[in-house]
Amino acid sequence: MKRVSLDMIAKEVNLSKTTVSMVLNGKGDLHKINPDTQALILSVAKRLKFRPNMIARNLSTGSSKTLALIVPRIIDTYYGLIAESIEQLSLKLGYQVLLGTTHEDPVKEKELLLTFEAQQVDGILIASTQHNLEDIKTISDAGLPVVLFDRHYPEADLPYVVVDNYLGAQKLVKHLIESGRKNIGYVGLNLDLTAIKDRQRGFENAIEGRAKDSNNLKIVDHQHAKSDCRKAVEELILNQGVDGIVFETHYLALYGIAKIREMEVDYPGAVSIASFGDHEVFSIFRPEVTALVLPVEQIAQNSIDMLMRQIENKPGDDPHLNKIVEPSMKVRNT
Amino acid sequence: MKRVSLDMIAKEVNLSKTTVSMVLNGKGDLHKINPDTQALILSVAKRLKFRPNMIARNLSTGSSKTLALIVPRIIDTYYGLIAESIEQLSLKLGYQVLLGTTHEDPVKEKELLLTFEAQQVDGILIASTQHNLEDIKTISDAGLPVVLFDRHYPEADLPYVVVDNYLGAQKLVKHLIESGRKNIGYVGLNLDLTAIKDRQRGFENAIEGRAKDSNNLKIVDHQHAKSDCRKAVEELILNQGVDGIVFETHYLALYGIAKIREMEVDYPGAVSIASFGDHEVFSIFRPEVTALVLPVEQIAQNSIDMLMRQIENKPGDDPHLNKIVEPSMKVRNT
DNA sequence: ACCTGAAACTAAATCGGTTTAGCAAATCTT
DNA sequence: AAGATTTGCTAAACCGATTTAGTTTCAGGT
Repeated sequence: MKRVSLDMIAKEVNLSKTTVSMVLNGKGDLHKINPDTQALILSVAKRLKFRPNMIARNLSTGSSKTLALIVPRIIDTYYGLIAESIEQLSLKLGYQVLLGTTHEDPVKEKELLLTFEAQQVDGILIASTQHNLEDIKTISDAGLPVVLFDRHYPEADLPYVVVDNYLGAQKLVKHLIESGRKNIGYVGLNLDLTAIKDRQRGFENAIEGRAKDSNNLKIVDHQHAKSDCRKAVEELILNQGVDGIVFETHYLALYGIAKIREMEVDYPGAVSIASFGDHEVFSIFRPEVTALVLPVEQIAQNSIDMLMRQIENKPGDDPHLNKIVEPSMKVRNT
Repeated sequence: MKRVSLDMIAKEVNLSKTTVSMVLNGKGDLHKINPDTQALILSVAKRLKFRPNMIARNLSTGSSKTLALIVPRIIDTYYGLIAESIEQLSLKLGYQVLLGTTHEDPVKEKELLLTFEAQQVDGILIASTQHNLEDIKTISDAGLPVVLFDRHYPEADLPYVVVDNYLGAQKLVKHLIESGRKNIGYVGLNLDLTAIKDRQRGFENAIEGRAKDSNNLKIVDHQHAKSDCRKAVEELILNQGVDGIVFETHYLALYGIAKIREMEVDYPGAVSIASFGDHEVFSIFRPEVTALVLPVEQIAQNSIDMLMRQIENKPGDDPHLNKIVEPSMKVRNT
């Protein structure tokens, strides 16, 4: 029942555990261990099914070969997709992934950060609530590599990978305008995030008179997103008389579409929509939903790259290689 | 830049690290450490922002306070939901969660198992590909707690939490029959999983003549689920003339619905459907999709409970507390 | 004055690896 | 044949905690 340790192998072959350790780490030749000895150790290790105790190795090397991934929620397919990409990429690089979800709660996020730090992760990838700059700064300053993705702290000097949300909003509005819409509405969230603010700014800036008035921009409470979004859609259509709506996230679009259908307005004839972020069902819905595709693979890849660069190259190394990825329109029928 | 260790605190207060360790672990009173001394240590620890090195602690205690969660894929909302539940529950119990996704690849699964074992996780929760009994058995026999969830190895003596899929299939068929369907089809996957087999058996057993012939049961390749599912639906409707279809998973239902709509048959009038597993959009689609709800919270809770019982009570302790949870119908409009 | 026992604390072993510094024997120089 | 290298290997420190088995000091009992 007891695990096989280096010592046991050493005893078995009558050599020191130093030798065994070196050989099993592939440094046998480097340390000029006799090939025969190496073969012997290797075979015994295999026979005894030796698996190094990573905890011990980690303590000794100071590296845990583990990354922490912190996201708002994992059932959000956007973060789910990023999580899956990151997990795959990490594994290829020999790193495990510890998962944490915040549900937009800064307190939970802080706890996660502290736990992961204590857990000696080698790096942290975080889509932050943007309410924990202090702690993230402290952790980063202490030398633990951090990469912010999807959401960043613009005022801080921390590496990040984000989407160009301002541009994204413009693309969405442009699409609706080009398809002939004259009075465009917007449903967004009351989250205090740069990404969100950028989307709203982008919308306001691109709208160029194609909105009745400022009431065309509806901000709903993220805690009651579903019911509030439905209300917002109703108001936009009934009171504001919009003929097009931009939804700030895929799930707002989902809620909105449900409401629009119930209202039995001519959709997408009288009211056309476009969503920030794609969703697997957007091409299954009839009509298919037009969306702005956020490049999840790119985000994952860039984040991992950025983190690895920090991990492998502790000293400064120009941390200002921030990445702003560009989203692209997937025009469908709405 | 250097982390604060027990030794540093010990030096600071001129005491041994034994004392410091005891106090910081709340065992000060137990070991009769002077209250004043305790207060002093606590305050210094706080001042220096001491965070114990978990790796060192883990090596010493032999426990990593980490659980491994292995699922086929995390973007599948079913597993996503379970993952989120498990993460929340674990955190409350003081455990971190290491995530691994297999994509139904037994080789990847085996790698994950070995890595997690080496990583000294305290327990493993796995929705297995059901092609790694050997390795899972070995790990479990070595004393590492394992709980199989969603998918189990019926022939093996390993604790599991699964859904009653046989019953589920019956409920789905019963619903369609009761709503007047006379010729019911089925679209399933070619996965060699008990859960899948049970669903198919359940369907065949409940159908009681309400199927034209055995061609009403279509099995599609899980690698090309989307295109094959569309073909299957087409055949069921055109060749078999079905008036009802049971889909073996929520995503098959999604693909199927898309195809049905394109075919412009009277839906759900002429062809009614029901899906194994719910999906957030099923209540957004018009018509709303009838589904069999799999109790994810229950699965998560039971799995964690079962794992904790093993972790806390190493000796035998009746491992035969397997749990089979019951799914429930969510009847909507299809 | 001597013994007992509790109070308050500590030295050292331990977990299982990695790594540095160095030793003994064999081989090569010249 | 003496000295210099190389080959092949090992002892012991180290990572930072936990934990066992004591030790010292002092008060109380007789």
